[in-house]
Amino acid sequence: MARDIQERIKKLIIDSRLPSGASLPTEPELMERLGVSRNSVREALKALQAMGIVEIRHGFGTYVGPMSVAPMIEGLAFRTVAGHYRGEDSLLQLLELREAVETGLIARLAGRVPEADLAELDALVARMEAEAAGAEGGVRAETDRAFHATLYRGLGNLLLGEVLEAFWDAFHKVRTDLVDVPQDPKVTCRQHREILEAVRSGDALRAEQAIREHFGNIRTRLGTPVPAEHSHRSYDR
Amino acid sequence: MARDIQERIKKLIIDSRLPSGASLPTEPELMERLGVSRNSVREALKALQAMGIVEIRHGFGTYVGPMSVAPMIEGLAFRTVAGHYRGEDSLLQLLELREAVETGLIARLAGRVPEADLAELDALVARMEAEAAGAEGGVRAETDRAFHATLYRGLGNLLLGEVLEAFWDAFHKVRTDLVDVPQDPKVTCRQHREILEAVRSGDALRAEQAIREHFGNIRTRLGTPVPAEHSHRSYDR
DNA sequence: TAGCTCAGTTGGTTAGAGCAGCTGACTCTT
DNA sequence: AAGAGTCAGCTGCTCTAACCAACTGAGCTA
Repeated sequence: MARDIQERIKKLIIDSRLPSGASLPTEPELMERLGVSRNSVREALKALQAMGIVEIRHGFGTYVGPMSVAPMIEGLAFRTVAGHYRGEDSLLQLLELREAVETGLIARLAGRVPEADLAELDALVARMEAEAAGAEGGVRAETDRAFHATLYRGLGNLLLGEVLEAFWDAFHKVRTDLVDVPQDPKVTCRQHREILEAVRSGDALRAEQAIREHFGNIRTRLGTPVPAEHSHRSYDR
Repeated sequence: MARDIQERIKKLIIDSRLPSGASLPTEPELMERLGVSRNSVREALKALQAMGIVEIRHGFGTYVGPMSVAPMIEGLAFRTVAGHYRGEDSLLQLLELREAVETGLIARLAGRVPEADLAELDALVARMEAEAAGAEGGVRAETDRAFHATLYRGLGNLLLGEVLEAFWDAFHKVRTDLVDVPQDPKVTCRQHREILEAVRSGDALRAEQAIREHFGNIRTRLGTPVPAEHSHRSYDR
């Protein structure tokens, strides 16, 4: 029945063609419209909030959510953390997911990135190099995120870009929570520049190779150069 | 504060290394351990349930969820439905997401699918052909789903497979809800067999081409044969 | 006019009561 | 003794009612 309440609220949004940010009925109004108690309404809204479908602002009201794929980050991240602590190589799997998808996409991107984006990417790599040279401990995560986000913007599919960003966020969140990753700023910069130049040149194979090398580098830094089946043994000896 | 309760329950799962299916404390126990009311506990659990982190069984107990990516289907599907009714080409974007990812993955799959999976795929295509020849109205969705799931199993990354299945499910759910898609069973069969044979032969380019054609066919049936930028104009004239 | 205060609206939290589904042990029948 | 039916108990589910906390905006004050 709780499920039913969620469905009815979703139906309300769909049927009323409510856009993101539109205000939903207040809790008392929903109580009356749906014929259930405040408690049930709130539980349904909490679930919808967790799915990013509605947004709740204390003292202000309830609104239609931004319809982003951001909520799936939390689920993915939790799954990965839980798996990691149970001895699975879930972090590596998440990285492989990113690698597989980005490797597949980079080819169709080669030579098709708009000039404006290329300029922005140039600026981002320059910033990376500045950060790498600085004493702040290497390239900031935000810069790396921006590079990947800008790179795939050229695909012209908003959903695709969001999903890729979600994967990046989940990976980054888990990585910083779990493991202390040594960074080699110079290598990171060089690889990003190579990706950019490969894409600019329009050479799909070169771009693919550049992406693969980049991810290979991250994988090495994760400390799992060998398949998971063998990685534990070394600790037993 | 509600957010805090969720975090503490997640922390409990992580710290106790609870595996999927393990039972969580009962609601009264959580009330005491977290020092909050029953209602707050329940709202937190509802949110975690929506994210697939816990599973609640009436009259039985609360358990650690299956850690699958299934919950993101609902969010994706809702987003797509809402976008569709607001006149966006969200369904096409979802299809393109699948196409982009699968096109990228099929290349690395060529020639590397285990013999057992190939046999299973053969059987699935055979079933498709039987369904296409029958009077039941074409290929069953479940058969198509099984084909794609089995195909990418060979990648050896469970997470990746789950994500692809989630995309498939979301697309299928929305498509059946929104539009009446004409099906040409014979073409569908032929394209799946071509994908299979291409992968078996180890010819990466041929496999990629086969996948692209398959998705091109679906896109055509969706009634959006031209890029989104131009698709609206034709209606204005 | 600028700033403050306060009342009203909205969501957040608590409390207590009773309902509903499931399990497992107990009892009655065969 | 074996089986089926029953019931007590746990579990989560829903409701009611009251109060707390955050935000807005109108009205008051300086």
